[in-house]
Order: sequence, then C-alpha cells, then structure tokens
Amino acid sequence: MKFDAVLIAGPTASGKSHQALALAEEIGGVVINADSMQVYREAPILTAQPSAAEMARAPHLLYGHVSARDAYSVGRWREDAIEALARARVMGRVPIFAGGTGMYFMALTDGLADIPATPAEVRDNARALLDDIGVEALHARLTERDPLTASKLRPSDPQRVLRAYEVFESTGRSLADWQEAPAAPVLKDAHLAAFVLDPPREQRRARIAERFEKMLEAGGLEEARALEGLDPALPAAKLLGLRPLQALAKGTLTRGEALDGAITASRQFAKRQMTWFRHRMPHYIWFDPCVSNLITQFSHISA
RNA sequence: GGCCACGUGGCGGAGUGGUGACGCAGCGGACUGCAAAUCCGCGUACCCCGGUUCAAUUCCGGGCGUGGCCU
Repeated sequence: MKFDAVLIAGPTASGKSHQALALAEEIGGVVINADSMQVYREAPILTAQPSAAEMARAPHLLYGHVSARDAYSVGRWREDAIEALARARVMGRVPIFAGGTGMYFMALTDGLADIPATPAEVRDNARALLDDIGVEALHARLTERDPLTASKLRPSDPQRVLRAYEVFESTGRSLADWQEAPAAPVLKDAHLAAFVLDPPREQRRARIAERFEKMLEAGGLEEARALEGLDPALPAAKLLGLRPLQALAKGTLTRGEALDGAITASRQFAKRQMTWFRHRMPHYIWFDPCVSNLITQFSHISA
C-alpha cells in the first residue's frame, strides 16, 4: 500500500524526530517539520532541532528556515508546507511530517480559513488598544461590531478576542464568517499514515528533564542570551525555557531555579499537547515509543 | 532544663466559635493565523488527646513536633 504522506505527532521529548528520520531512511522520505518552534534558526538547541549529522542522513525541510524576529504563524507555515510538499514530489520522496503543534496538523488535514494577513499597523493598533482598555472592554467593543464572533469567545481570552477584533478591523468581515468556509486542507483527499507517539507519563517527565539538562550543556544558555531583547510579542519569545534561561544568564535565577522553571513549563506544555491529540487525533495510530517504533508500526499498515 | 513563638491541602500562605481565602504545583478540558500560545474547570488541608460550648481549625489544659532565646 502506498501513502501520500506520513504524519507523526507526539508530545515534546517523545522522540518524534528520531523516529521520523529512521523511517525516512527506511522508505526514502523527506522529513518536514510540523512544529511551531523548530522553524526558528536562532534556536536549534533549545527547540531540539535535528543535528547537522542527522539532517545529512535524509532531507529535512522547514527546520530553522525563518528568523526568530519574524512573526511566523500557522498561516505562513501552511504556505511553506504546500511548497515543501511540492519539493518532496520533485525529489520523489515520501513526505513525513513530524511535530508537536496540533494546529499545524489541523491546517494539513482540516484546512484553515483563508483570511488575508492582518496589516502590521492594524495589529499594532489593536494590541495597543488591548493594553489600554483591557480584554473585557475590547470584547465589549467587539460585541458592538461583530456580535457573532464575540458571543463565541470568552471575554477573558485576550489572544482570541484580539484576533477577532483585528480580523474585523482589517477585513470588515466577521471572523466567524471567515471560518465558516475554510480553505481546502493541504492534504486534501490524501492517503495518510498517521501516528501519535504516546510514551508513558513518567517516561515523558523523565525525558523532558534529562533533555533540558543536555540543552543547557550543549549551548542553550548562549542561544537564550543571543535572543535577549527579542520583542516579547513575537511568537518565538514564547519558546519554552527562554525566559528562565535569560534570567539565569543575568543572574536573577539560579541554575536550579531556571532548570525547574523550564522543565515545569515543558511538562505543562506536553499535557496540553496530549489533550489535543487525545481529542483531535483519536483515529491516528497510537503507540508507545518505549515499546514499539515507527518502522514496525508503519510496516504493519503497509503490508 | 527554662522561657517565647509557631504547627492549616504536595508546597507557600491568609483567616475564622458555626459556608476553610488565595498563589504555585498537579489533574481534566477547550482550541481555526502569537498555538512551546491563550483560556476554562477541579481540593472534606486546620499535629494528637482531653475540656468548655448547642457548635471547635478557631477558646482552655496536656502531649508531641519545629524554630528562636536563655542557663
């Protein structure tokens, strides 16, 4: 049986990249990044991007291909993914998407509303307004303009209220309206082999802690230092461990405290990822990477 | 050994004679362009024993424990 693409999802530190690479070597694939943070070139260590040696073993796309100073987004990733898919086709290799960003997988398989990018000034203005009057008040204003979308949002959710507000401001159309008709999914009608790596909870926690230690030793602190002064509003500024590490560099936190903070944040993130996978990807093939591996799983369904 | 203070959920930390704040961690959930983000929900914890009281976590006595001071 032939697959148009392979999808590999899993929480942080579950070994997605390794499994994806092994499969790519086995079946002649290209590994395509589906992780919102591994796209940033300034932080290969802190985002656990595959090493140069690993990338040499099989083609990898969308890893470190943008700057942390860019306001990257799912929308842009979707464009990049379409292009990556085309390149895979040219190379004659099977696209293997690997990552932990649920929403990116959603863009792949369910589609995303085709909303024009918000002009920077509209976004800046909306953000300034939010800072000025607060979320509740912004939600109230949204209710005046776009009651439908407003009614679907919690007045306490700054991110979504802001998004709805700026979309209405820049397009004059309700976000709910836009979302009514999502654009075709990137992998429309594709034949997919989809997997979720699901290591036991204890194993996950242990690996997160262990991996973060290694990141520090491998130069994670220098990466964090180099990103000092990054606009906190940028997506890359939310990188796990960045804040605590910068605090460590400045001496505001001890090494132990910084490590604790970063590890706790990673655990909490992994929990959110699992919630998404459990509810959005129940039809994927789930397996425990401590017990099985992707090549075995893949061979089961290819037979 | 004596004196003083304290003893609240996994941790930190308010408070009260009758319904036991809150923060953190943890757990569950949501999720359509910042998503490693954002938001929502979840806790019979008052050291032990006796006494007072209609009612003790709260008052009294004793015990145990912790910290400090003193000899």
